[in-house]
Parts: sequence; structure tokens; C-alpha cells
Amino acid sequence: MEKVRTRFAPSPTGYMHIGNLRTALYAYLVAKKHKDGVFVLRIEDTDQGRLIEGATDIIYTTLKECGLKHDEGPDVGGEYGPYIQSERMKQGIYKKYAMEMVEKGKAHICFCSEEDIQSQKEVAEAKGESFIYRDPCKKLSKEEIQKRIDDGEPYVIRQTIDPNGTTSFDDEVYGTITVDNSTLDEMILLKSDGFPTYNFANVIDDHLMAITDVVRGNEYLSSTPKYNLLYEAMGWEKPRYIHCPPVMKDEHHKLSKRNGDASFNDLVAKGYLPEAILNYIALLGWSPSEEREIYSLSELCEAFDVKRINTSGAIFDIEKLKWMNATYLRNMDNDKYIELIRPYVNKAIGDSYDIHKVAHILKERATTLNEIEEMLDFIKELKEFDVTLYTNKKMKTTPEVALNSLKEAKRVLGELSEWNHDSIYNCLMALVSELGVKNGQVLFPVRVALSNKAFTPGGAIEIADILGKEETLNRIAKAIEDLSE
RNA sequence: GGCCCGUUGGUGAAACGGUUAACACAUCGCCCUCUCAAGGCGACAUUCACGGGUUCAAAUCCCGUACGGGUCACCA
Repeated sequence: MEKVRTRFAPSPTGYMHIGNLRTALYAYLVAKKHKDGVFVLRIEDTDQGRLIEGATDIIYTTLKECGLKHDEGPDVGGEYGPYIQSERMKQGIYKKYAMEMVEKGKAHICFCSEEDIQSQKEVAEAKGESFIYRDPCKKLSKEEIQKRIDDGEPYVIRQTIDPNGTTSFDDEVYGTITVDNSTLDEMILLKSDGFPTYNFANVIDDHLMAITDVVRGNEYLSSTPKYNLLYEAMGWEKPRYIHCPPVMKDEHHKLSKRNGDASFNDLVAKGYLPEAILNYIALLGWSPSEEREIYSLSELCEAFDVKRINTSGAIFDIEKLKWMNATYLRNMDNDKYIELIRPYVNKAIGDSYDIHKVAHILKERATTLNEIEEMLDFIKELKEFDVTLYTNKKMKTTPEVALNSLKEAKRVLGELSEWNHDSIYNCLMALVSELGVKNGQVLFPVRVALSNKAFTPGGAIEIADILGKEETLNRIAKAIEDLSE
């Protein structure tokens, strides 16, 4: 069987958004499902006006962070280079093929101005008619064309389509799609600045780079017949098409970088793990055949199947991503987890506390890395006293009960010589049975006294252990004082 | 407007003519429990946009309607 080659072909115009990244992921998976599959990165910078400085670097770093390693690309080379379209243009690749198309009668030189066509279109639309541009330049004689070119008149090269007949193609996801050639408009292949359009460059490069499977968003579904006409004109073999449904922000809108929604970088900045993000978006528009949701990238390669890609758009649900991120965090190897949270912990409380103990109370609870700072804030500095916190119906505690428990706790803890989780536990549980009350009657007030928060990661014993004996006793004393007033 | 595509619970979705319409997130209960989480258990679509048809049998096949999205750029 032929070697599968896919490509991710972004245009460097800004951040990488989630829909884009998912397309990259699917392209990667299609290739890497096969042991010798090749994933290519090609930069489509044919729109010189929209280029954004540094955008290419964002593409490199995003792919790298996600583990979507490309086998060929501008930065890693490969035998089908160059991999940047502006560089390919300098080699005259597109012009050459465009002229070949003209010679074959499948394209023609066009001198029409953009404004002219636009105004004709507006007139047609005002009349409620559908607009298919009928290019008068098709009738120009060779001599006249040559003369106008020699005169320096700007021109484009436009695809020539015979309006008779139909064109159809098989999409791996959407099935067979057939359209009437009369509905196809003759797209520009080469712009007046000499750059190819996406439409043209894409076809040329996919062929030249021996791409076997074209993975892209379904917004290209309706132009694919035109691309196939190009392949046919050149006598090239067509690739398999894998069009993906869109990733939506809500029922009506695609996810977009505008409005600041969900770009990969944003999510990482908000404390989401690249692995979790990737795993989650794999499930937006695709579902595995088994009942499972957590997949590493290599497991995805194995499980992925183009036939199970959906045809309808999927709404991006941050709640589910949160859940997935939390489960990645929880399932993480302890040492790795500690290294991951260390900067966040240090930022919140410095590095003077035992990070293993802190990690322990955090691991089951934090859903994103960014929550850590707020979760730990009480450790560094005791929050403001609030008497209402001591009243808890379920624990059957009141400020009075709490005051008594805290006095007793202060006494027994003060006598503790060894200060660790077990000793604190034994000490307080002994007090509980001595007083003949439920655990919560003692432990709940102590936890509140140590934090002045309604909710904390970890319980009284764990917090006391982290804070150390002196600080624990000081906080309890402070609480007794506050409660006494 | 023409053409193309889509439509299963709040969300992601399974099902490939015959199931009580999976599963996961969210939500809501209960249990566990020193709070919150985590974990355990349970509830949550008499129904698959709607209307016809085919069939002994339809969420699944066909046709139509509605609604939604895409496309019709010298943007990709």
C-alpha cells in the first residue's frame, strides 16, 4: 500500500485556535495511524497582506507543545521542500503550472478589475439573481492578450470551467458529493501580484508533496469540485478527502479567535494541560469505537478511524475540558505533578512549605493549574475572621462549641512533641473520644480556625501539618481570642 | 438568492432495520466524610427537528418541509 502522507497547511496570521489545532491533530492521526505515515507542515503565506510577525513561531511551538511532531516542514526540512509557499513562489512553481493550465485551455488570462466584478455582483444580488461571473476575457485573442500584458496591464490567471456536466468526488466523511459544473465559478489561480491563491497553491503543493490524504475543515467542501477539475486538467491523481465538521462556540457560531475565545495559548495560560486539551478536542467531532475517553496521543493514533468522524458541528464545552484536565492532573505521576505545580505553589506561598504535603491536598482537587494560587491563599496569610464560618448544621457546630473545642485542641496540641500527620491525627482523635463528641465537632472548628475559609483543600490535620506547630497554635489562639469577643 | 452540508437529552455522543435509545460531562438526590473535592450509588430523551412513504418492524431507508451551518474574495 502507498505510504500515507498528510499535511497541516496553516496560514501564519495569528494564534492557533482550537478548530485549527483539531484539524492538525486529525491530519497527524490519519498519518500516524500507519507506522510509516508522514505528517508534513506547510506554511501557506500567499496572502502577504495578512501576515503576522511571529505567527509561524506560534505554529511551531503549539505543534511542539502538543507533541504533533511533523516529519517534514520548513524548520526540519524534507525532500519535498521548500515548505513555505512564498519561497516556492520565488522558484516560479505556481506560475509555471498556471501557464501550463492556460496552454491546456483549462485557465485563461483575465484583465477584469476586482471592482468591476464586485459591482456586477452587487447589481445581480440587488435583483435577487445568483451571480456566476462570465469572464469576457475568455474571448480575447492571443494577440490582444499579449499586447495588454506588454503594456503592463495587470492581470490574473483564472480557471476556465466548462459549464456543462457535473463533477463529483468521494469524501471519506461526507460521502459522495456531486455538483453541477454550471454552479462552479471560475476562481483565480494566480493573483496580479504573482502569488497563487490558496485554491491553486494548495492543489499544486499537495500534488508536488505527494499528499495522499487531504484533511481540512468542511468549509472547503463546496470548492473541492473545482480543485478536482484542476487535478484532472493536469492529469494528476486526486487525494482522498477528509473534511471535518466545525468546532462551534455555540449553536450558531464557529469558534473563532475574535471575542477571545479558546485559542490553544489561552487555554494553556488558563492552566490547562496540552495533553488534556488535545485529548478533549479529539473527541469533538470524532468518537472512539470503545467506551473510553482518556487517550494519550499515541493511543489516539491507534484508535483513530476516519470513518468515525462526525458530519455535524460540535460545540466546545469548557466544562468537559475542565473535567478532563482534572482527571489528567489526578492521574499524573506524583513527581511529575510536583514539578508541574511547583511554580504555582511558589507563587502562592513561597517555597518554605513541604511541597509533597501541599501537592497531596491539591492533587484530588485542582481542576486547572491557575486555581492553585487561590486555593492556597490562606496558608501564607490567615484570612479575616468570620464568626459565621463556625456555624455548620451538618457538623453540629456553633461558635460556642467551636470555642470549647479549640481551647481543648490548643491544650493537647501544645503538648505534642512530635509534629507530623500521624501524631496530629492521633492527638486530635484522642481528644475527640475524650470529649465524647463526633469528629466534626473538633476537626471542623480547627480547620476553620486555621484557614478562616469555608472551603479548603485538605482538612484540619493536613493543614496543621503543613503550617507547622507554632503557626497552628498561633492561629488557634487567635481564633479563641476572636470567638471570645 | 443559487449550490453544498447538517439536525439523537443542556453539551460531547453511541446505535449502522428489531436494544428498556449506550456511555461521558453538566445538573439533581443519597452514601462516604473534619470543609471542599475525589470516590460509590441513583435520577435525568415514552423519544431521535417536523410531515409523509417503504417495511411485519424505522432514530436508522426514501421523499418533502422547517431550521441551522458553509460557500458563491486577487482570504485561507
